[in-house]
Amino acid sequence: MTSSSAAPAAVAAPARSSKICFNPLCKDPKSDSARRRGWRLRSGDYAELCDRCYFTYEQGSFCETFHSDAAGWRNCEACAKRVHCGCIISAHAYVLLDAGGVDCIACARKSFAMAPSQMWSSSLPLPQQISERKDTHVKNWKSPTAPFPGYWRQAANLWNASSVQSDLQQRLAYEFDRPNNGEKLFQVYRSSVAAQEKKYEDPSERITSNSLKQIVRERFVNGNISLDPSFSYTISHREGNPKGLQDPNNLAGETDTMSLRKGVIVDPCLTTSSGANLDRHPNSAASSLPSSILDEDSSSSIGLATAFSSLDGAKDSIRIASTQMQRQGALPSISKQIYSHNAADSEMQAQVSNGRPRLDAQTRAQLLPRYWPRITNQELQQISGDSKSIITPLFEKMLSASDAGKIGRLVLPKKCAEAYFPIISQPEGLPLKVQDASGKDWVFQFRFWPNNNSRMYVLEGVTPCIQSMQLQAGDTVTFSRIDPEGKLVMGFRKASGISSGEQDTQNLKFSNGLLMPLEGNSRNLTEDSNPNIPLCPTKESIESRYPANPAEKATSSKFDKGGFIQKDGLAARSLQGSSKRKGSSLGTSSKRLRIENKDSMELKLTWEEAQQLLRPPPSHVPSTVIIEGHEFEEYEEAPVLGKRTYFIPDKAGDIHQWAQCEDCSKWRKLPEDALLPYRWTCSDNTWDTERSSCSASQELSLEQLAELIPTKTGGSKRSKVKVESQNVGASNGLDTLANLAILGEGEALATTFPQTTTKHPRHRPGCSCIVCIQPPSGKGPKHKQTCTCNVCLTVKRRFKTLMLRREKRQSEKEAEVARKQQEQQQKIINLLPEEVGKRSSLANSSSSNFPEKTSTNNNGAPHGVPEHRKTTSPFKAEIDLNFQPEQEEEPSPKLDARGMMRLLRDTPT
DNA sequence: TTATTGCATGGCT
DNA sequence: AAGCCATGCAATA
Repeated sequence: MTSSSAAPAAVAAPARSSKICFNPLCKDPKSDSARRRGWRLRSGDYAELCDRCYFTYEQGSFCETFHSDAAGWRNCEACAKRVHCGCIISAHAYVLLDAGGVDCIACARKSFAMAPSQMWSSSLPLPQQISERKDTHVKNWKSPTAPFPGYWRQAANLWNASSVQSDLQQRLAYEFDRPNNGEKLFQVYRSSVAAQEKKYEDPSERITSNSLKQIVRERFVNGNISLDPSFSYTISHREGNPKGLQDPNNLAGETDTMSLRKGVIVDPCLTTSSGANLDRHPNSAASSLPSSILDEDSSSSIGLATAFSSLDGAKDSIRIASTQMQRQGALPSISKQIYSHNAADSEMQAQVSNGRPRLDAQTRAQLLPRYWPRITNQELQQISGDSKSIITPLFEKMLSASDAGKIGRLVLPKKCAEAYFPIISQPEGLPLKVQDASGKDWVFQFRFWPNNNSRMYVLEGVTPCIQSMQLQAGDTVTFSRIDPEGKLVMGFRKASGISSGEQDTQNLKFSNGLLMPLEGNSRNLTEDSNPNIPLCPTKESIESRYPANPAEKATSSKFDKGGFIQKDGLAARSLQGSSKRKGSSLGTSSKRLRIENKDSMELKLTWEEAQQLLRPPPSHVPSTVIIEGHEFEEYEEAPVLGKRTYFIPDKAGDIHQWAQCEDCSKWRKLPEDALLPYRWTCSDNTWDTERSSCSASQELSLEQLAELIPTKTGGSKRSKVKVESQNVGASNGLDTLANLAILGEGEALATTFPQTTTKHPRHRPGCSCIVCIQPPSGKGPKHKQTCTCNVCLTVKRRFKTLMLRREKRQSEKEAEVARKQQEQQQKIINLLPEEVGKRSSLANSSSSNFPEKTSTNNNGAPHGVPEHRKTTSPFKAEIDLNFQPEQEEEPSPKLDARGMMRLLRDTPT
C-alpha cells in the first residue's frame, strides 16, 4: 500500500467528508447509496465508498476499474495475471518474490502452502485474503487521536514519505503473516528502509498503532496461519499501558498482558521484526522487546500482551510475541512490538535440537559477533526453569572496566539496545526490569546519551547486580528473554569460564557464535583435555571464532566447537580499575583485550599461533571444506590442546616424537605421527608397551635427553623473569605452559594480566601458590585468574614470543631458513660466541623462549631433564645461534622452523 | 569533598 | 571513514 501516485484514492481522504464516495476516481457515485467501509486509511478510518466502488473493492476489481491507467501494474510470475502493485488497495493482492517480480496473492498462497519455509519478500500477508482485506492491517492505523499522539505524529510524517510507506507496510504485513520468515524479511526491510531512517532522526517521534494487534488477530482469525501450523507465536500485548509489565511483579503500572501460549515452543530466536512499517525500528535486528519494561515514556511505552488464544484455538502451536520494538531514529517506533518466534521452521528447530544457537542468523548478523549470545539451550532451559518458557538469547557483552566499575553504568551496544530493548525516546529512558540467573529481579535504568549524532545506551544502576554476581571486568553478561513473559534475563559468564554459584548454569561455550551444548561442565573443561585455548585472542582469532559469514565459520568451526573460547575474558580483569584509557578497554577484540602493561602483551596470541597448540580431537573425523581455494578441515569436536612434543631425528635420520609424561616427567619416544593430549602420561604410551608405565625407565638418560630436548635456552632479559623461570616447574615448552595455564580453564592465565608481575613470591618451601600445591596430575587447585605465579607468567611470556615468532616466520622464507640452518650447522661449531650471537640475530631475531629450568612438571617440581642454558637439542648449532641471554626465551630457529612446521602439519589447520 | 551525571573525546572496529 | 563505545572529565548534587 502506498500513497504514491498510483493510489489516488488514498490521498484523497481529506475530501471524503464532502463526498459520497471516498474514491476520487468514482465519477458517478450513487448519491443515494449507503456508504460502505472500504479499505482502512492510515488515519485509522476507513474509506467510505459508494455501493459501486465498494463492490469493485470487495470483488477485488477496484484497481482494474479505477487504476487501470495508473502505474504499478505487473504480471504474476506464476499465472501471468495482471496485478496492480501501486496502491493501498492492491497492497495485499500480491507478493514480492525473492528473485524479483510478483506473485498474485492466489499463486503466492499456493506456493506458500507447498513450500512453507520459503522466504517471502513480499509485502503481503499471505494469509490475508483479499476477501478480508478490508480487515487488513490498514485498519490498524491509529488515528491522530489515538492514545499516543506522539507516535502518530511520527507516523504521519513517515507515511507521507510515500516511498517508505509502501515498503514498510508491505513488509509489516508480511512479517505478521510469516513470522518464521519475518526476520529474513526484516532484513530486507531494514536495508530498504535504511536510507529512510535518517529522515526521521527524531527518536522521540514515534508511530503508534494498534494495527499490529489487529493484524495479528485478523490473521489468526482468517485462519491463514494454518498454512504453517507449526508456527509458534506468542503475543504479548500491552496496550495503552505505558508502564505495563507482563511480569506480575512489575514495578510500575499494570498490564493487561495476556500471554497467549499454546503449547511449548522452542524459540529459535528468530525474532521477527514484524510491524515493520508501523512499529519496527529499522535497526532492530530482532525485535524482541522485553516486556520487562517498567516504564517507557508514558507516551511511548506501549506494551502489548494480548492473548489470542481465543482466536485460534485450534492452533496451539502458534504464538506470537508482540512487544514493543524500539527504534529510535528513523522509524517510527511503534507502540507495539512483535516477536515472532517461530519454531515451526524446520531448519530452526533442527538448530535447536542440535543445540545450535537460538539466535537467528540474520538477526545475529546485525550484531557484532562479539555480542552474539553464547548460551546453550540447556543453559537456557535452566534459566527458565520452565520447559514451557521460551528463552531467546539476545546478546552478551564482556564487561569493560567501566561497566564493572563502581560507576554502575553498563554501556550497551547500540545495536543490541535498539534491537532488544524497548524504545526510548528520551535520554532518561525507562526502568527496565531484568532478572538474573538466580531469579532475582533487578531494575536498571535503560537510557541513552546523545553521542555524536548517535546514541550511547547504558544501563544504569547495575552495580548491585554486578556485585551480586561477583562480576568483574572481563566477565560477560548475557541478556536473554523469556517468553511468554517477555522478561529479560541477565546471565553471566565469568571470564575464566569457571562458574561460581549460579554460573554453573551460565557457563557457556559457543561455537561460531552459535550456541552449542557443552560437552561437559566446567569441571570437565577444566580437568579434561578440552583445551580452551586462546588466551588473548587477537582480532584475527576472534573473527575466526565469530565469523560473520559462513565461509569464515568453516575455518574456525573446529575451534569454536571445542569451546575453547571460554576464555573470552582474558586479560579483562586487569582492566579493572584501570585508570588509563588508552589500551585499557576491554572487548572481544584483541586490542581491547590488551593490557596496558607490556607484560600483558605476553599472552597475546594470534589465531595461527593458537592453532599450533591445537590437536585434532581424539575422535576426529574431519570433513574437508574448501573456501576460497583454501582447504580446511572441519571437526565436529573441539580441538584439544596437544602436548608439547619434540620431533627429533635419530641417528638413522628417522624422526621421532618425544614427549614428557605428565605424571612422572619421564621422556618417552613416540611415533612421529602420534597425537598427544595435553595431559599425556606414560600410561597413554600405546606405542611402546615397555614404557607404558611411569615405573619404566627412560629410554635415554637425562644427559642424552638434554642434548635432544630443547627445553630451554638462555635467560631472560628481565631478571625477574629469569629468576622466576628458575623456579618454575612447568616450563617445558609452550604447550606445557599453556596447558598449565589452561588447567584451570582459563583461571590460570586468566583473563587477568596483572599490571605487574613482580609481586608474586618465588616458589619456595611452604609456598602455597597454585604451582606449588598442584599435584603433577594437574588436578586439584587451579590457577586463579589473578595468579601471578611463575607458570602463569611464563605462559604469558611464551605467548608473547609466539606472537613475535609468528611475525618473523611470516617474513622468512622456509627455504632460506633451511639453507641457513644447514650453513649454520656446518659452521656453528667453530663460531665464537659473539659470532653466534650475531648470526642468531640475523637468522632469527626472536629470542629464546624457554625458561631457565626445564623438565619440570606442572606443579613446578623440578624433574628429570637437567637445566641447560644453551645447547640442549640435536639442533645444537641453531639453538646456540639463538641463544640470547638478554632476551626472553625463544625456541631455536631450527627447532622452531621444523618443530612448529611439523606441529602445524600435524595439527588441524 | 565526594558521588553522580551527562557529555566529550578519541581509540578502535 | 563513519560509527561505536570505553573512558575521561567537567558540571552538578
